[in-house]
Amino acid sequence: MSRILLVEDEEAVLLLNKRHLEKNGYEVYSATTIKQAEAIIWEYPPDLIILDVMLPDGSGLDLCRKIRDISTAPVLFLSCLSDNSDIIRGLDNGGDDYLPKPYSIDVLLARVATLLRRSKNPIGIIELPPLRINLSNGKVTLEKEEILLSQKELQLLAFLAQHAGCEYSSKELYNAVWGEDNETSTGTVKAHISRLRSKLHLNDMSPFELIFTPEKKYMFLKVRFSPE
Amino acid sequence: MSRILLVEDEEAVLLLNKRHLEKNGYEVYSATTIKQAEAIIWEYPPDLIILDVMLPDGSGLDLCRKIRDISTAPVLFLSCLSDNSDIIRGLDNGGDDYLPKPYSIDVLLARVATLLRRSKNPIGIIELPPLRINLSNGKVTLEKEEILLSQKELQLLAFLAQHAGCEYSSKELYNAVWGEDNETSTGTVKAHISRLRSKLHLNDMSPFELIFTPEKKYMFLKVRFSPE
DNA sequence: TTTCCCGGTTACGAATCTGTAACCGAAACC
DNA sequence: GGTTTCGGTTACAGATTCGTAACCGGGAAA
Repeated sequence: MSRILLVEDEEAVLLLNKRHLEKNGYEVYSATTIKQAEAIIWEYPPDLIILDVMLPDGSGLDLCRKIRDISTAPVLFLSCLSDNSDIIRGLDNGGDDYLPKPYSIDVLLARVATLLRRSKNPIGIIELPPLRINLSNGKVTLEKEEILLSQKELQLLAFLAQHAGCEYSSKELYNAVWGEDNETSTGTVKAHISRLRSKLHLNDMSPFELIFTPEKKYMFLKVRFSPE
Repeated sequence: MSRILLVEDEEAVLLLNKRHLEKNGYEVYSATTIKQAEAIIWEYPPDLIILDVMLPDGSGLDLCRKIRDISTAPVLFLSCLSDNSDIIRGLDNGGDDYLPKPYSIDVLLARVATLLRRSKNPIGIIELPPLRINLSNGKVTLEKEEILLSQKELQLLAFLAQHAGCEYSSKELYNAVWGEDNETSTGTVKAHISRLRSKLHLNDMSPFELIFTPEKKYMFLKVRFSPE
């Protein structure tokens, strides 16, 4: 269940939107001023914030910038201003979407769902089917088989998988994963690479490769069958 | 620098958009058919995909669903269809934004920047200022001090921080972090909780608390100064 | 007041992790 | 053809991790 904060000073619009959102299963909090909104954000951190641009005690743009300090929740602007410059200003101030009035309630619901789909996307999941890395609980599965990795192995794989298709030298990998320079680092990297390959069965019929290119760089990539 | 894939069959529109995007520093690849687009996605994984809804060899909606299997890059739809139902269909099929033609090139650029800002947002970062957890490299910092945590400690903290303000019994925590039931689990949990508190200096003047409530549940929360 | 319960802390040992170095073999170089 | 280089693999030992159990102490129950 997602928590949505509605900030809107027009009572009628507020109630209408609240009703529709609640009918779609969201938990809705509402505020009519910036002050109220801030209090609610502290008390009941929302997953999404719908913001009118013009509020009695200031601009929604200012509130949006403040929100960015304490929350990463997406912000959807509603506004009677539909000039291109207003839209751009809203997005540039940290907004994630901008819907000019009048808008269809169904479109609002669709855009809300889209923003939530993105941000709810469980934090720290790297999906490279059939490989799936869950950074939150450290679980890695390959084709439904759970792969037990150590901390360093997981970090190395996470980096490679996040940058699948990119090439890195031993030194670059060491820097990226260990976060420091070290002269004798190549031995460490190659040992870990070897362990990774082994645990991921990266030799036989695996859907992935972790190759060492002629340019002396490592690259993790998904094997593409039948390129044609 | 971000890589953008433009999929559009109208040559003139394609070139115009490509030029504007490149002028803004993006690396732009273009395709005029679904077939071409798929090849480019494999070869040069883009950070963002701009998709015309109508293409000569199929619907952009179909391509979008396919993209979701192999990429998490955000998709922005462009379309001459501006019916609400078309917008909703685009978003429901995995799109992240929908811009009906005719559109202002500046608005397109602003929406592109917004989508990239979100998706480039480093994966697996939990921010609870001044606590910051980077799940990708396992680094935890508190007020600029780096805290070295073991794998289990990190997973436990990640879970608690992601659900800050929520209460969990020992058993629930064990289930969430260890992922299994176990009768003798409470001892394990309390040892880890103790280690966490110690490493995070969670006793003195810390901005956080990891309390054990009268209802026999654990709760991690940010201490809020001067609620008024 | 005594007892019991339960979370917090600490210590310990088995298991695991991880950096290093030795060894191998293939490719490049001389 | 010999030598060098360098990644891949393996073994090893010191360091770390982590579940368990012992012990402590405060609050509830008797």
